[in-house]
Amino acid sequence: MPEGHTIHRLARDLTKHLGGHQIQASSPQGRFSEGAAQLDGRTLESIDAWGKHLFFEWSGEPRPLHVHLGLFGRFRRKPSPPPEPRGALRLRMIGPEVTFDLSGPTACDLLEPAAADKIYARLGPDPLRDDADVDRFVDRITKSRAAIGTLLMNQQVIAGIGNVYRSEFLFLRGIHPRSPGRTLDADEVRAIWDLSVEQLQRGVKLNRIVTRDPAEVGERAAGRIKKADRLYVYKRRTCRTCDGPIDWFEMANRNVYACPSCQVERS
DNA sequence: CTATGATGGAAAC
DNA sequence: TTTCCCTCATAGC
Repeated sequence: MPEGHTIHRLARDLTKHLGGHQIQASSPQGRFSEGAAQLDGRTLESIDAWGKHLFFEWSGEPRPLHVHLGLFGRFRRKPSPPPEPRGALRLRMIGPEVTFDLSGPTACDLLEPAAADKIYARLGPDPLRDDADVDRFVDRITKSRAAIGTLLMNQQVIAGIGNVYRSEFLFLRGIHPRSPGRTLDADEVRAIWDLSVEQLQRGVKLNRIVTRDPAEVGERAAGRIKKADRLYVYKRRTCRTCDGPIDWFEMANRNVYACPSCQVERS
């Protein structure tokens, strides 16, 4: 679930249902009991999303709640009052109409403002943010000897891209993941950025990753596209363009998928 | 019932 | 570069 689109969509949904309201906070599982006690009864002022990170701001509490879902983290929406907690619930936030339950996050902490600043400082431009510094992205890539497949997974280079979008973007641009960043020219890198803006916005809207050309699959509304039709290469065995076999290999700790004939490797 | 994997990343070597 | 942590749906016995 969680690449950048999921996080920004959550920020939107959480703000809509909990923003401006007094929240009952608790930690049924117990691992965030102290923090939840600090937040209980406070008003949620705003939520900021950057890459895969969420920062919740509260009235009368200078420390933001920092949440990072990691690989397993999930928010589940329930009506208020919610049913008995099931499973490991790190944090339950009960609003007037809607409750959000958080399970499995990598991070769920109240951070001193300085610690929050540190996290912001190490995040690269986020294609879903208006304040994104595109030139910084282009620079980092075109000056690097690291492979583009590794660079796209580096949150300091571009914040919010994960393993699915990485493979899909490189397929769409016809670039082999092993190509060093500096073998790409600035226009090509800008094109990757533009694609990421377009695709992540679409991901927020549909609340899922759908990279295929809408004209190709006849997209009408969210959820209308069958799972098997949403992607070009990720976890696929054959190429939709040339029908050849899709290759996969490990890069930045995860498997990347590519078509060796449609995606040119440069050196 | 147990085993496995998954759209992530930090800490340990 | 490897290890470890987070949770839970699903596959397989």
